[in-house]
Amino acid sequence: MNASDDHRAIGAVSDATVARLPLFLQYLVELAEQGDASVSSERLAELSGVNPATVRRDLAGIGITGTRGVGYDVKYLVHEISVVLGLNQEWPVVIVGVGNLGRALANYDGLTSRGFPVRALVDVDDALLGTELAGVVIEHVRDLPAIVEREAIAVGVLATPSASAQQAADVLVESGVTSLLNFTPEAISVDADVQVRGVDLATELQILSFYQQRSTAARSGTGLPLETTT
Amino acid sequence: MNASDDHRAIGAVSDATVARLPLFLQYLVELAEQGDASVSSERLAELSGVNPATVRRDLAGIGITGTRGVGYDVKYLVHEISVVLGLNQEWPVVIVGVGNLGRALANYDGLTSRGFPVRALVDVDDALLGTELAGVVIEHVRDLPAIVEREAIAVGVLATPSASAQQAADVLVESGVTSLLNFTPEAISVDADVQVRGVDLATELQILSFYQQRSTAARSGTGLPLETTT
DNA sequence: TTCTGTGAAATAGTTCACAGCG
DNA sequence: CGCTGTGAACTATTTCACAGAA
Repeated sequence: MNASDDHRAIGAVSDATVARLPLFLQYLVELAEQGDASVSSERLAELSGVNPATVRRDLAGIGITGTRGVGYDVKYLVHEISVVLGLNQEWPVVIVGVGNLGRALANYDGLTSRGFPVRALVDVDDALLGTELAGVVIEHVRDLPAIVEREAIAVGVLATPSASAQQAADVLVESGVTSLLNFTPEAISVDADVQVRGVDLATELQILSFYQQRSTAARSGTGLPLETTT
Repeated sequence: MNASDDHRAIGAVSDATVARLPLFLQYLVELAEQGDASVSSERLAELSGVNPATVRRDLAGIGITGTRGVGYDVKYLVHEISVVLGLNQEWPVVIVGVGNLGRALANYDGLTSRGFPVRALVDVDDALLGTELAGVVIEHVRDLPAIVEREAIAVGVLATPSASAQQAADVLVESGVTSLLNFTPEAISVDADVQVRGVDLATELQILSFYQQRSTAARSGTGLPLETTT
């Protein structure tokens, strides 16, 4: 194992690699659970649907080294990737907006079990205040600064109506939260030092429909509607 | 590439472009609503956070042409991008699994309003059958083939427990659905002609935590050897 | 003039292919 | 042997920079 887990040259890791690490981690955890001690780049590549050389490059890129003729140590991989992704610590979460989506997220234990415990729920609806959901009492958005400090919140999840998303983001950022996960279709703008990722259902579906349309058209040999007769 | 690539206007659109089109569309709709008749690549680039040349290349790539000295016609852009993405038609959706997440999705009107009407809800829990949710009666998974045909379902949304995801996907594909949106953390495998996209909360959060950790380390100057990649 | 459309350069990412370690 | 680690080739994508249309 590496001598200095917390002082790694992570600045050089490419976006493409970072996007694949959670995928690798998922399979590695499965492999670890079923007792596999080591794994080859080929096996991990097969599971993840990428090229073996890509696996080896990714791992080399985050400073992980395997054993020639054998492969990589599964437990070591799990540990090192976790460290690189920052999963050796907890990132307490606040969910802003306790509508349908907020409730679904609060009840989803994949969050807490993976190191993102939902420590607070806030909403603007007075009727909800004091209600308990998934073991957490719903509080008012206006108390966010105190809540963020009290719970050491690291991540804000935006599950508000779109119209309130930017406002909610502003309050979160002012309260000191520097990572946001935005579930609204609204793009939000924040300072450069705040990390934002959006999960937009409509975007996903639109991309899906593009590829679906294309493969359907290809299969049926139909001419494609790009004749801009309009 | 090579000769067999043939005459396929849409087939030539790059993945990177496809991923940006929904983003452009979102801002273009806003611009249209506030009455802007035309937009420059620079303005659209600024809104979307990309390089103006990228905007122009993307648009040229899907056959859209602007007017030199002026810009692009907003309404025309909205229309053409919609056509390319396949949004000039509806894509009826079935949600498989009516737990917390399934309910949240069923109640989310961003789906229906953007051309992805939720036409069916299925589950394996007999207690739910016949219950109405968001105007749709919950049916049993076993009836999927008939449901898919009856409602001309184009997209299946997987909102089941992870353990059932693959099985649900299989049933959907057998029933004739060729686009899947997977909300479970489970990777699912299907035939090559089926489009799958996954929305995994844990993956998003892990990527977020990587970048958060990195920027925090950079700011506090903890001796992290951030390489200058230029 | 302003802003598109696009060669050409720069950069990023992937994959091949093989030397060499265990 | 088998499998990693990586130079080098290849492919994809971004960005510059500028000619030329409106």
